[in-house]
Parts: sequence; structure tokens; C-alpha cells
Amino acid sequence: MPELPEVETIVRELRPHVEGQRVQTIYVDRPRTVAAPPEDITRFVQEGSGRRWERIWRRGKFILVDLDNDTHLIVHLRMSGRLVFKPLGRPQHLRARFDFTDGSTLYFYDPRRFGRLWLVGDPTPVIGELGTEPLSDEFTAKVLAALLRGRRGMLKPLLLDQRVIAGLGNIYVDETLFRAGLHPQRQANTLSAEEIDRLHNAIRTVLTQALAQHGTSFDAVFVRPEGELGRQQEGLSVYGQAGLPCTQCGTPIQRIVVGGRGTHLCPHCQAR
DNA sequence: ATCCTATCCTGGCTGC
DNA sequence: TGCAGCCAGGATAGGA
Repeated sequence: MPELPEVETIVRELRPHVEGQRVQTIYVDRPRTVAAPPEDITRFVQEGSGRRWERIWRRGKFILVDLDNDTHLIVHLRMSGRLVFKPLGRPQHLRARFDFTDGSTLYFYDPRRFGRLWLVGDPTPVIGELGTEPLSDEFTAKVLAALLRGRRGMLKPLLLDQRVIAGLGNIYVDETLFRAGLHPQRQANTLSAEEIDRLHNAIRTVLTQALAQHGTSFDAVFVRPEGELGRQQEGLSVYGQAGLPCTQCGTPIQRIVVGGRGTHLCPHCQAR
């Protein structure tokens, strides 16, 4: 499940190989894979072919490629998408392929078919609603406090909302709340200044540590572009640890459902 | 604003 | 061993 650290890892590792490259041919498996132009493989292939990839970057969990004609290729991996330089998936899971003029190829695999590709003139309609970048300098405790103000819903669904903070997913929200010592079902606007500070700190620390480990390859869903795995799965405190003793206090880690999402927590360290 | 449910999908697991 | 059924999960849409 690629979240911010995984997507950032992918972008960093793709960058030296794809920036400056020109696309010769594109293959797309089925109309559904193309979000824009809507389900139009022909136009996607036509307009994307021959273009030079000027710059690759990330916003939230979206991967963006600025093309030489002022258009943009956008990729979202959703649940199970991967971008790799060598065939690293079952052939029937191949959703798209970009062949560059130097002979190299970028493969887009996605078993669950939730991932999407866009080719747009203006990326704003795709990424315009996204909230703050949690690792940017703009994301301060004060900004977080403002985001929590007036929110009467639960903390976890709020942190998962990409319009509020862009890039957190199920794994890192659970890890963040554990680190901050906060219960996922806490009402968001009831946090003290000290708790907001802890939460702000936890978000940045958890994401930074995961990034340093090149992401989490939990059940090997996430694979880096050259085939390596991330290492953060070894550093998880609560996600996927149900029944195991908490690293802080020994209490068994609990799994509950919050907002329809599997949620992992230590009932002692994260009291209500 | 918030919550809940459904939808999209398939691999992998559970239980019989 | 085989098979049916269920579930995870990012994002979005629709209804309450």
C-alpha cells in the first residue's frame, strides 16, 4: 500500500533513469486504466508518445511527470500498483508499459486494478484538492492545530483524509497515533496543545523514518523500481502486530475497525 | 460537517 | 485437497 514514503522512494529512484528520457511507444492494457482522457487509450498513447520526460515529482500519493509540451503524466498506484524497470509481476497484471528511445522500459503492474494514469494539460483538477504536505516546512504544529479546530469527527479518519493532510495512509496513521500516544477514535478538536505537538512530531518522525528505510514492504506488495524491498516493515510498532506485545508496555496490540478501516493500537499506551 | 455504505478488484486466507 | 466465501484497502460517490 504505497503511502507518502513509498511514493517518494519510487520518485527518487525513478528520477535518475527517466528524467530527460523520450518515450517511443506506450502500451496500455484496458480503457479503465486511463483516467484522463477518460478511458481513452488511443488518445493517451498518441499524446504521450514522443514526449520527453522533463521532471518527475510527487504530491501526496500522486506521481507527476512534466512533459516537454507542457502536459503532465500522472500516476496513482492506489493499493497494489508498482512501477519497475524489469518485468516483476505476472504478465496478466501488466497495466501499462513505457518504452524509452534509449531502449529502457518502465512497467506499470497492478493486480487489483485500482491504479490509474492521467494525461492532462492542467494537473489542478487531479491534485488541486490535496491538503498540506506533512514533510514540508509549511506543516507546523500551528497549522495542524488549525486543521483540527472545529473537527468533531474521529482523529484517524481525519488523518486519512487527503484533503486535510496529503500522503498518510492506513499504515502510517496507525504508527503515528501509537507514537503520539493518542487513541484513533479521539475526537479531533479535543486535543490539548501538548497533544497536538506530539501528533505533529509523530507524523513527521514516522514518515521520515519510513523514508530513510525506503518504505514498508508489508507482505511484499511494495517493490522499489529496481526490484528491492523497503525495510520499514521491521520497524512497525502496531500495524499488522495484533496480539503481539506492545514494545513500550507489553500489553497485547489490539485490532479494531475505525471508519471501516482495520486499526491497530496499544490499548494501554493509547488510552481513550 | 460527519458518518455510513457501496463500488472498484484480486490474491490470499479461513473454514468446511 | 478443493472450493466457496470473505476480507483488505485508497479513493470517491451517494445517501442519511
